[in-house]
Amino acid sequence: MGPDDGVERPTLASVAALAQVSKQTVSNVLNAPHLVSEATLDRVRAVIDEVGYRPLRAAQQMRSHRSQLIGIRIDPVRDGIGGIVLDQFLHALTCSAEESGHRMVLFTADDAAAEVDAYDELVASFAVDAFVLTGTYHGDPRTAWLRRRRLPVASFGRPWDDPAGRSWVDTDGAAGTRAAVEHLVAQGHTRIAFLGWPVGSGTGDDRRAGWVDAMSSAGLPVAGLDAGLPDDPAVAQATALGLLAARGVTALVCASDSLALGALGAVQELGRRPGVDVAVVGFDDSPVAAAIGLSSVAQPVAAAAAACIELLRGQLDPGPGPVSGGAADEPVLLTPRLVVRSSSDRGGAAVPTATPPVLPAP
Amino acid sequence: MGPDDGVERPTLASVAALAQVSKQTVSNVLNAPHLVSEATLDRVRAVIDEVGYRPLRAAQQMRSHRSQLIGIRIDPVRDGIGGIVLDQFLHALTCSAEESGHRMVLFTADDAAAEVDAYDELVASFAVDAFVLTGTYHGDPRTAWLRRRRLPVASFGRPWDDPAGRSWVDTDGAAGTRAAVEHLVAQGHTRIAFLGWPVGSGTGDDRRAGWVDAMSSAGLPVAGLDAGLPDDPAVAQATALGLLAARGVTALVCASDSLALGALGAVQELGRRPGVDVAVVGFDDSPVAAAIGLSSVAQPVAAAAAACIELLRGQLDPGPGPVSGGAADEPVLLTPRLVVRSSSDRGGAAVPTATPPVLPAP
DNA sequence: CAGTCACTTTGGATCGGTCAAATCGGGAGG
DNA sequence: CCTCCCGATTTGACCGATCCAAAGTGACTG
Repeated sequence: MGPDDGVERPTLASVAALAQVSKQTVSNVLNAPHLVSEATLDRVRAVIDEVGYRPLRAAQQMRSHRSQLIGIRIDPVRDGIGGIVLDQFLHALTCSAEESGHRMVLFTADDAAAEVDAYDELVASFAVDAFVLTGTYHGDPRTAWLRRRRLPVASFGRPWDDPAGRSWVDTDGAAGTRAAVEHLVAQGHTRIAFLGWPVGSGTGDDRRAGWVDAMSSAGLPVAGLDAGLPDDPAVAQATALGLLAARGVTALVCASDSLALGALGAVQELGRRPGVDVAVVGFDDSPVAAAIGLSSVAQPVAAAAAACIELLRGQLDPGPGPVSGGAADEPVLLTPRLVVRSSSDRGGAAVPTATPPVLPAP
Repeated sequence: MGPDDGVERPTLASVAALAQVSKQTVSNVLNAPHLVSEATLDRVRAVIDEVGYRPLRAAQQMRSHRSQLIGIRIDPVRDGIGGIVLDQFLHALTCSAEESGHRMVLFTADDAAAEVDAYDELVASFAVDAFVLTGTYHGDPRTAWLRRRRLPVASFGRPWDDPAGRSWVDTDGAAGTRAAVEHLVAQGHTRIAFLGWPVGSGTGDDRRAGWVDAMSSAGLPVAGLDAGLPDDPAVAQATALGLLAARGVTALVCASDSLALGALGAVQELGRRPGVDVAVVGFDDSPVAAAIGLSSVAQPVAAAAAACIELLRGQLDPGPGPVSGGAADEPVLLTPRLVVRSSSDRGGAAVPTATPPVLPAP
């Protein structure tokens, strides 16, 4: 019903003409309202609403050299189950970015070198204002390169070997595994093993440290209960089998849901009841965890995304305005939340809650 | 080492000056090389390489009204396991888009109405060139709106109730379930049930049709073997339990991996061996399927993404040039691939292949 | 009544490309 | 010999916003 097809896109000039003011005044209405009197403010705004005027980002970018776009690499290989976290993160980022008038642009790269090339390309054509990094690791060349170029960056994951980097957000993995151990101790477990990744990955070592820490706080031994594996359920199942059968283990804290899935497989293979005889806790709270009733440590993904955007805004905006919340240019370490499900709850069922069968008519 | 900081960004004009030609010629070198003589082509290109010139996207967009950006909505709620398909699709899209010099921009929307608003916003201000739609459904208002605006669109998923729409790519779900049934028949099964969604979703009905089709081709009965459920493992488990216990079912074809996961739970609850006593096949080949040895129908995600981009290019480019592959402006229906794993393989193991345990030193 | 000042509003230049039309030398055709 | 045409290149306007400087209001002062 609206007269909205075929008509020319409204421009600053057309709005100005309709409101009988100059282009600059319309621009001020949008970017510096305090410079405009109430009367004209109202009049111009009315016209803007009526014609549905929206400034053209490209034209703004021409002069301001700001695209309002934030780049993020989307990985070629997702590590299966764990990849879902990045997925949720991506969505949360998009939401947070929209709140400050930004949008996320995707790009790909096969390796770190290619990623740096992509940065170059994106920056040179002024396609993006800033970057969000994920999956930082030891020896990561990306942060250094970006800092040298003085580009606004926020990383989800600590820049492990670049302590100078201050623009990051991460989940306190140690706090997560600590919470898992404390929960298991409260359930009466004393032989609690850790199924993690090989030593050397920042994230993995962080999660392991929480387990070690909580175990010693509880006066429990860790010797021989610590495994470092690739993130593969099959390998995890074999290892868990050994731990359960030969080491008297009754509970497993895992560095990922993939590993936990394997651990659960071992529990079933041995005919023990998950949650009752043997408890398993995963990490990342992937949809699989929810589906099979696996307890898991959930990363506060939305908060992490919001914090990333906040960090970027701090670097993009010029003014040190003491306005918002407070000092926002510091690293952010978020505490994850343990989601307890049947796989580690002696009071609960070992399998998902039974629901009345819905059989088709014969 | 490189002289790459502090220096002014090269522009068309600066390149032109260095190469001793006009701006327009440099522009032609990049956008219409056939108009330029070999000699100057080489000379200008040399300068471009030397100074590392890259055109400013915003400036190009200004006159050409082309942003080289393609918008795609990223869903607020991912339906858990199934969401991974969109995730892979997104990556594949990004790759394909880059090949033709485009980039993917994300946006969010809580519902279809909000999504249409988002289109409006993106088209008006960011001048996104095109959109990719996912998750089309009956009564979907999006395609109609976009067509009214004559915006280039490609949808992954058929526009179920808009037969006029010709710009879509989809997986032949019926072919997928048909393959699953044929595989199960070859394994000697005769009581093959279908665990799907309630009638009314285009995708779900498509997958159901393949099962019905293949069953009747094989001369097998379908009466009482067809269930329509929400996409929830717990519900699926309860229903599967009934089908297995009371209807003599020995194999289940599922419309999703979530449902299949529930079905596997039922198999285990009854103490039957998955793959040997009861076969289960899922749909979408999510990472979970790979992790737990679930047979599943894999969508050709990368091909779908490439086809979407191809469709968009057809709508974006002006010329009907009979160059590439062939008629590319037709809908594309891709045949999925059945990935057989232990959950439906009587010759294989019922659990993931055993690997030598890697126990930590005591 | 002129002079200052704060507050609004305006005009024109400018960002870095692309578009459309004009220019220019050099054969082919009459 | 002149015209016509064609490929190669140049010219100048233009896209739609922002930036800067300057000009137009009143009110308030000395």
